Amino acid sequence: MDLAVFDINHVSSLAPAVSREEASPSPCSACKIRNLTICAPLNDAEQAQMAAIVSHVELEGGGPLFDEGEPAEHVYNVTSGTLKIYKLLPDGRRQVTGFLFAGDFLGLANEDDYAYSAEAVTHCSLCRFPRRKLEILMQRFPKVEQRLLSIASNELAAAQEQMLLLGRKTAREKIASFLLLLANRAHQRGVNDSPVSVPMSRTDIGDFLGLTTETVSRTFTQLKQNNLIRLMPNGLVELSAREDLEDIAGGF
Amino acid sequence: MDLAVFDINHVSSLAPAVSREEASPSPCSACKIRNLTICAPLNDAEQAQMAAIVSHVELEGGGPLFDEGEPAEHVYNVTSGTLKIYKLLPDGRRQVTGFLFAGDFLGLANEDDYAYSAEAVTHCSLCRFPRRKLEILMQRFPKVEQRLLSIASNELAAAQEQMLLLGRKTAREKIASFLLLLANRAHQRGVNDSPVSVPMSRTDIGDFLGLTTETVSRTFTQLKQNNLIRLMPNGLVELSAREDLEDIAGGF
DNA sequence: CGGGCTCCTTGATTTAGGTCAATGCTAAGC
DNA sequence: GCTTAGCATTGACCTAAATCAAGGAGCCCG
Repeated sequence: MDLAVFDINHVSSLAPAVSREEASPSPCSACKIRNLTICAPLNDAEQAQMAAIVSHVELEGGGPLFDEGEPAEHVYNVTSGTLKIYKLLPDGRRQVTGFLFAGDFLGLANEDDYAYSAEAVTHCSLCRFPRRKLEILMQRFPKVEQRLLSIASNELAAAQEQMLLLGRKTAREKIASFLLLLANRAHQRGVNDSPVSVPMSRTDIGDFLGLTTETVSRTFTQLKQNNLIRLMPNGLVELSAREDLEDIAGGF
Repeated sequence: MDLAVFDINHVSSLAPAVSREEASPSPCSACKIRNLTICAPLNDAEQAQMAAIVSHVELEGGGPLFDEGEPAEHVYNVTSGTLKIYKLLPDGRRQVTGFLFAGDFLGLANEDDYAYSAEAVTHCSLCRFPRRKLEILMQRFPKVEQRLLSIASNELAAAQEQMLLLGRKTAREKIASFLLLLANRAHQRGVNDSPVSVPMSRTDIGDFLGLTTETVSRTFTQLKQNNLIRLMPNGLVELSAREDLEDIAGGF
């Protein structure tokens, strides 16, 4: 299991994330996932003002975006790829508190510092907003603030669902819930959900579900043997019996 | 363990929560915990407009406030007492996702229905706002919306901390974290935190921490025998060695 | 094309916490 | 003051998942 100090080394040993200011003819107007982001409620003119403060970030798989405890100077919208956010205990035990996909927002922090670390799972692109500037824009566009509140409410509900999973579900129930979660999220953003793409490692899944790698692997095997799922190459998983999985997951 | 169906019976077998519209000279101006609530950022005139839509609710210990899945027509501010919010699995397994104290806000729901049930632990008083009317007021007072976003951000950070606890901490670490959490919350609202008041049952604590009643009880006994805490009458617990508890809790 | 990665799977064994079962303790009601 | 009813505690035992330990499968790189 990684220690916090290794993560810090990891950060410093990698090149900084690529970043450049956007050119003037806003590429946001061509943004395919705009309706999923915080920009959704804005008209073209308003959107141009957002574009003026945005910059673009690319991360390779495994690349760190920020670490828990760092000053929270930016917020982000994921435009493509998968990220994980996680917290560490002093001895290195890890809890992944979420996976993020295209359209997802991250960096919300009431305090001055990030409450969690964020790292790319696959190659990722993100829109980056300086927090200060976004706050000023939000005063001009209350719609964005409303949107953010709505996003936060959704995340809060998701967090409570995850607490139920972590505190009260068995390994089998956790894995079934996880696969359905991925499928639902894929469906939401109009991506193929059968087979569903599972880009993260067994270790990441375990750290998300409060299990070990071994238990995740065994449980996948068990579901496969029950003909509930089919494990395919490239991290694709076919949910062969979604109804049954939903029963196992316990209403999720 | 209670079944969902019993909870429903429970609701219908009890008298409805007491409720009355406030008299005109707003009692809010005398509200001792106003600086903790969503009313905090308002001046007297603005506050009077809030008072116009508020009503007051009292619950006895054990009394239900609302159930998961009910239409979310109101939001609440706790003015005194302790509540718990929880989610249930179809077979009755329960996860308490939070305890609420004076100043805390509840009822935030992006969807139309509550995502969790809420029930009084001790005798409680709450301010109740019709969601629709509050939304209209929020458009007039963006400060309230900002306050709500700030509250939601805090809750999100707390939820992630709780996921870390549920997914990765041992029973001993969970109990230590829980006691420190209660002490910190008590301190925040200016209440005695040594000894700290622990008004909820062992079962509620277990359902919050992902443990059984027996394990909670055994772990309390163990901490007591290590002279880290002292169990006193009336649900009071003295944290005799806070530093050591903090070490055990793992940075919380 | 072979060696060294990393990640995944599988097996054997251990253990923390769950389950089952009494027994105590306090408070309320009669 | 006795009885009942809910907690809380404690003990004995069990089990789901963790830990420890090999292998296997794909992949990059020399």
